[in-house]
Amino acid sequence: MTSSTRRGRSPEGRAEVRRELVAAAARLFTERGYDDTTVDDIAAAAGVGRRTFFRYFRGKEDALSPDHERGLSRIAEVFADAHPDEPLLSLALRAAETVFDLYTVDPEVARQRFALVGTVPALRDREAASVHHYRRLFTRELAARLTGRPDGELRAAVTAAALVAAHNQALHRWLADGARDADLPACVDHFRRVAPMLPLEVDAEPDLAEVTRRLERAALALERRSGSR
Amino acid sequence: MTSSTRRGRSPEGRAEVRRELVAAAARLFTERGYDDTTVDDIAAAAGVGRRTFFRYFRGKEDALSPDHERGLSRIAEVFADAHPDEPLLSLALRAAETVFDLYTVDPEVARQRFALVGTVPALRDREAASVHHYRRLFTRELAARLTGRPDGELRAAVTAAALVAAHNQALHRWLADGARDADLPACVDHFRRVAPMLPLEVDAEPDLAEVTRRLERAALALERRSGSR
DNA sequence: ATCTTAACGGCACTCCGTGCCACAGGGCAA
DNA sequence: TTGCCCTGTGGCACGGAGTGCCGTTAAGAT
Repeated sequence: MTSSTRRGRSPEGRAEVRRELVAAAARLFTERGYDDTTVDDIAAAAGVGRRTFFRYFRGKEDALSPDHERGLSRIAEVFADAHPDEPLLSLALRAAETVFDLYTVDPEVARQRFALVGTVPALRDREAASVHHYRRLFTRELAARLTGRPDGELRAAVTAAALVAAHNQALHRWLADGARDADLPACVDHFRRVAPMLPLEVDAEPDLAEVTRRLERAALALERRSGSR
Repeated sequence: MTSSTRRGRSPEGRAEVRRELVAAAARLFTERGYDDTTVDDIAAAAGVGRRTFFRYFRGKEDALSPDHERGLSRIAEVFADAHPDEPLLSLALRAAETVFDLYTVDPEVARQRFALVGTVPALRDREAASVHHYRRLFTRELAARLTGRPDGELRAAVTAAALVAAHNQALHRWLADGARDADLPACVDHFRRVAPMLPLEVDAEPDLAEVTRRLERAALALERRSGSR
């Protein structure tokens, strides 16, 4: 069942090799640690040559979270397939929630990755770059739908950043709490609380500042009232 | 003026060596490209040994933006030195604006770095990680000041993300426009437009949703009024 | 059975980053 | 001055990442 069996590719042989590499990488990373695991180790554990590893992944880091590209595609699909009349807030929330699926299909793997990413600096930076790509995609899609609106680009950037931040906060909380399937609804609910904080529905031109000042005064009054009780 | 002059350190010799390394790195990166410049090249251009380079920088990437740590310290200072009664919105804006100083003290260097970061994937990822650190710091400081408030952590995360996003958007726009000193005030003004989008002053307990609905109604009314003119 | 195709393994190479060590040169004390 | 300590330095060697190249080998087509 080693290399000789697999020489030359079989129809689904590539997918199998890939899975074995991912599994070997995850196992070795958690057992020995990321830095103490070489690419040779991973390849050997998967029963392939070192050179082959680099035909499946761009580098050592990619073996841990190989679904990044697919995640970006999924989000792009959500935006592309959306009905043009769907409110932007609804669309944005839906798009962000699709990312949960990618992270929660296999809670055990998610926990493993979470622990690893939290420990190893190199993986932490990679995660940051990955999140950055998601944020960029959201920003682009939102900006395209806010062209011409007042502060369209700024609101797109802010909304995208807020969405991604809220998503990650909810996800990290869920992961740190044990990544139970039963807690997933609460996790998504927590994420949805970001909705009122998004500068999306406030589309009226006149001036945001005036409305905000009014809001501040109201808040101040409410605070005084609640503070005196 | 080469190595023999500098053997053994002089009082400000270390700072001088560091400057020479940074200058050499920036020059070579822009002339030959990042990937075609080796650490040996940089060290040789600065008149030091390869080994010495790694005593001044953690790696090749650090030679381009060596001020990251200092930037984090500056922001931490702003938060630490702030008057406890300063409104959170004011504090957050002040903290974010201090980052501008770091990027705008030398517009020419900033432009150079901007072009490089936009081109080279490795530097792009590094930049993302760097931004991530800023965002984390903001999140932590804001969360500490929002403990106990409704959705405190979430609002801290969202506000931090929004601030950083708005800052970067304004900065990138300024850089892409030519990084003129004269345009700096406009750049900061653009950034400040993020203020009304921050879920910061809505501190009253009752419920965010109710206030938001009110805000929406007000906005709608304003929109109707301005749309009919 | 033969040909074509494509994935594989191995080799060699460059470069990054680090541990180790010998050395140079300034400061200090006798 | 002489000898010693201390610190920054350069050179060397090593391990590991990632890449180009090429011979090999098995699967599928004819």
